[in-house]
Formats: sequence, structure tokens, C-alpha cells
Amino acid sequence: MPEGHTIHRLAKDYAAAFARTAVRVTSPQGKFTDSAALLDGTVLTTADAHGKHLFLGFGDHHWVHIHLGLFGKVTFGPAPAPPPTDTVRLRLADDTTYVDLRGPTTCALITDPEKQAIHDRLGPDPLRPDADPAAAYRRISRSRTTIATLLMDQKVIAGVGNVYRAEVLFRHGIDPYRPGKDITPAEWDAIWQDLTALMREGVRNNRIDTVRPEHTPEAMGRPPRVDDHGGEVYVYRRANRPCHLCGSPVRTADLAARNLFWCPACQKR
DNA sequence: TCCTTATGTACAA
DNA sequence: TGTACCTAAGGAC
Repeated sequence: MPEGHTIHRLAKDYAAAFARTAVRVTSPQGKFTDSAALLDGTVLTTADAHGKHLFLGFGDHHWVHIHLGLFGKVTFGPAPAPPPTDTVRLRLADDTTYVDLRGPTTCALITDPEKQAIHDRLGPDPLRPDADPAAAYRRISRSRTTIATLLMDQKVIAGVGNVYRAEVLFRHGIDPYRPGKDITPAEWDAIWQDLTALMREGVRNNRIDTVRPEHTPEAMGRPPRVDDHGGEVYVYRRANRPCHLCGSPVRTADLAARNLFWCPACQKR
């Protein structure tokens, strides 16, 4: 689940469920017990997201910094909360709702300056209104590194993960191995605009869909389908299956320990 | 029941 | 580049 859209959606959901209310805070698993005890009974004031980082604000200057990593999951449910399983790192609860966090890479209590330091090392996030796409392009346009690697580098652009990377490069006909310095300003503008729209829709729907209306199975006269991860996509996890546009087999390769997917015919070097 | 895999990142060598 | 970390689902037996 967790690319930037998931985290921004979680920030909204945490705020909608708990903001301005005193919350019971526990760590059934025991790895966050001391911090949970400190926060227990205080007010959740705000929830903020930057890229794949989630920040829950308690009181005036306490932040819980959460990063889901590859496996982290968050589940909301109505009160009364069931007995927690022993993998629940963090549970928030009030009289109407509970929410459990499992398997995060990070769940830590941090200060204002520590939070600021995280913002400072992250690149612009298409889902944040203050984002500056030119800052990302300055790095990309000077780099011999491939655009596929740059899009996953959170210092360059925050929030893009393996699915949005594969899909946005397909949508713009760009070979993932093209060096960043060969991406034109017009191409970058189009990629950024597209990511903004796709990720906003991802927040709305809580899933990643990237197939244009004219390319849906219905529009193409094909049987309906659901891709493996729950959304509808062009190339992600479709290795060796025919490209929806040209029919060529979708290619896959290892890049920095992640699976890359692309159509060698539709995407140009 | 075991094995593999996954929308991520940090750190060591 | 490799490895460690965190969890759960799905598929092979």
C-alpha cells in the first residue's frame, strides 16, 4: 500500500477520526511503550504528511513520526477496540474509533527541530501545496543517474514509489534508463503535473489507478480485469504480459533491488 | 506448513 | 552491492 498517496490519506483519516480529542495511546507490542505512556490522554492536534513520512502532532510540540516502510499497515475500526494482537506497535482509541499501526519501519516520538530536519532532507512532494517542482528538476537535469532511480530518490522528489515510478514513465513514453540530464523541461513539467493529478486521485480512492479512460478494458473492447495490487495500471507487475497499447511483452529488470517494469516499444530512450 | 513476495529505507563493506 | 528490519498474504506442498 504505502506510497505517498497512502500516507496523505492516512493523515486525513487520523485527523478526521481524532483531531482535537484526547486520545488513549498504547503500544500493545511494547516497542513504543514509554512514548505511548507520555502521550496517553493528550490531544491529537494535527496530522501532517511529507512524501512517505507521517507526523501525528500531540499537544504543542510532540510529534509521532511514522514511516510504514514496505510492510507497515494501518487499520481503523469502530469502538470498542478488540483486544490487540501482539504486533500492534501503536493504538489510538477514543469512545468512537480505534486505529492500529503494525509493522512500521519507524514509529518514534520526535521534537519540532527533528521534524524540521526530516522535511529539510526530503524533496518536493506533489501532494503538498508548497512543493516546488523546479527544485526537483535542478537535480534531475544535472544528473547522469537514470530517471527511474531519480524518481525513487526521496531527496529528489518525495512520495513516488515503485508503482507511480513505473506508471508515470509509461504514461510519458520515457525509457526508465534514460539519464536524468536528458529529461527536457517540458517532459518534467508534464511528469510533475501528471504525478500531482494521479496522486491526488490516489488519495481520494486510496489506491493507484493510472489507466486513461480511453485505455480501460471497456474502452478497448476487452474483458474487465483487476491488476494484482488492486488498482488498474499499464505495466506495474505485468512482466511478460502484453502491453495494453502495443501488445509487446512488458519487460522487467532489477534496479537497485527493486523491480522495474516498462514497455520497450512505447518508452523511448 | 513452508516458502516467496511486497507499493521502503538505512547502514555496512 | 548486500543485508537487515518490520508483517501478512498467497501459493506450493
